[in-house]
Amino acid sequence: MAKAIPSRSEDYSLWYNELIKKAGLAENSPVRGCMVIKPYGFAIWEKMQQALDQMFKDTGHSNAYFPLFIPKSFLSREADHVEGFAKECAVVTHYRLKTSEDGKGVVVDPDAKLEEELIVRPTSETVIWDSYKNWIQSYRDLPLLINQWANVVRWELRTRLFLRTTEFLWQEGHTAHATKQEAVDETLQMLDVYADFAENFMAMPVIKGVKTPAERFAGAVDTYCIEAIMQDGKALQSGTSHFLGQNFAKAFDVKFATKEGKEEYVWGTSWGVSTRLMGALIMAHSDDDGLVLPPKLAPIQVVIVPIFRTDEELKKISEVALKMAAGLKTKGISVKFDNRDTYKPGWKFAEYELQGVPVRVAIGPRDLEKGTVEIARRDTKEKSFHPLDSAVEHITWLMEDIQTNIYNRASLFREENTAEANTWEEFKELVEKGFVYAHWDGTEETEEKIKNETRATIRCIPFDQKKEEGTCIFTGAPSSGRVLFAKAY
RNA sequence: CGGGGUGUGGCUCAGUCCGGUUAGAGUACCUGGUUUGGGACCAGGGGGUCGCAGGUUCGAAUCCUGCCACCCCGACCA
Repeated sequence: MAKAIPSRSEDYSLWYNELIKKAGLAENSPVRGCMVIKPYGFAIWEKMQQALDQMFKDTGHSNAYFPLFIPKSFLSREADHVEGFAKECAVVTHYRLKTSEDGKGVVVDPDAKLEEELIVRPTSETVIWDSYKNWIQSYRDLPLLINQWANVVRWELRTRLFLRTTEFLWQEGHTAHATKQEAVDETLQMLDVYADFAENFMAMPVIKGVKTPAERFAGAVDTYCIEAIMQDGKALQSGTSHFLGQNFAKAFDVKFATKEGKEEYVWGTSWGVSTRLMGALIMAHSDDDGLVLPPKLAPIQVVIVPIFRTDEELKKISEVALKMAAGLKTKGISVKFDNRDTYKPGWKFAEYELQGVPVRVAIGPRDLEKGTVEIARRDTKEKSFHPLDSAVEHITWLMEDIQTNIYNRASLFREENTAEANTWEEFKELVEKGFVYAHWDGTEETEEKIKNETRATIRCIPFDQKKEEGTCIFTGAPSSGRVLFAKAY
């Protein structure tokens, strides 16, 4: 069989890009850095959205929608925030075009200049906190637990499909609380929601931790994250949750009356995951034959491919296939019966493997005679024959087993590519391969120097940090625990 | 903004150094036939401003000048 995509081991970036294109997930747009998400890619994103949205609602949050445009002045209300985002903002300066002098095409009408420029949101804290000022008067209005599904724009210099695009889709939660403790609890709760989603839906193990000040969100007091390892040993920040303290409340003057009648600033959080999770999903599980999807996020969980020469054969196979499909649907499993006669079975096999469909069922004349079906699982590529009457039961079990298996496989990979470094030489070597736990003296200066020399960064200070006395890998200064280093996307 | 590279049917590219019939291949597409249990085969067919502009020449995808676009490596990445 001709390889549809390059090998992972030869050139990981090339493999990644080709896989996305061949599997029909996305492609580049005419505008540099932007991305067209194709129907199949979007179907996977929708599965993610549905699962996450339910989890947000289960934890008491409501969806709302805030505007795409933010007045320029809003951004500068919080000093750290504007500094963090100023360099990557798209700015709207005019509201009208007119026919050009030479009659060919259109030009910006200089008479239609905006009094105040508008920023295309890089994140929505400012515009949302401006609303919160009016929504919150009393402790009775708290907590305010809002999420929005939206697009944002960040004009990055260098982009990669799904991982870093100029425009991307995400959800951003923004909450306001009466007490610091409640806000901290919310921040950590949402980090747990993300970790739960990554592990139980995406089948991707993650490390929870807190960012160092250098990696902190612009405007936050503390930034928490989940970090996952990709198959090339690099880390991908897969979700973040920020404790904002009273920074935005003060910047946007959001105060409330306490039970005791005192006036106080509210405490805030914000948290988000984006279409970057699509990149994580691809790089966590896929192989040289294409995507490998966890059953819980597969738009098509089972595909049935008939093998036939004549219309009569197809008719007989269809009876069996449709009955099986109905049986699977009653178990809540999504099925596609691909009875197209315009593509051959071998072509379909390769195509569905590329798309990562977890289970493939093939039914041909031989099966009809023997009363069997061929069942192939995507994760291990194992094929086996099963009696027709027990096939649905077996596939139902496979949904669970594949989900578990790819999680275990990813965990094992992370284990094998995680190490502790105790000397600088050891560190430099190990950090080329994967996650490295090492001692750090706690200074931003050292962090920066390590980054400059190795391109590795501190991904987080893990919650389950190994507490032990040691010396900084770079300076030899004393340290009380190991932090997680890796090269990152 | 630095360093490197590439622009030739939808896609991947050869041809450019050393100018010379009507610009090629693979793949994809269309038609017909044989096929159909791992991306089929045979035959025929359609599809090209050779990135753009200018120049040199009897003659330019090829040489010269200028411009544009895209990709990779870095800077950037809350």
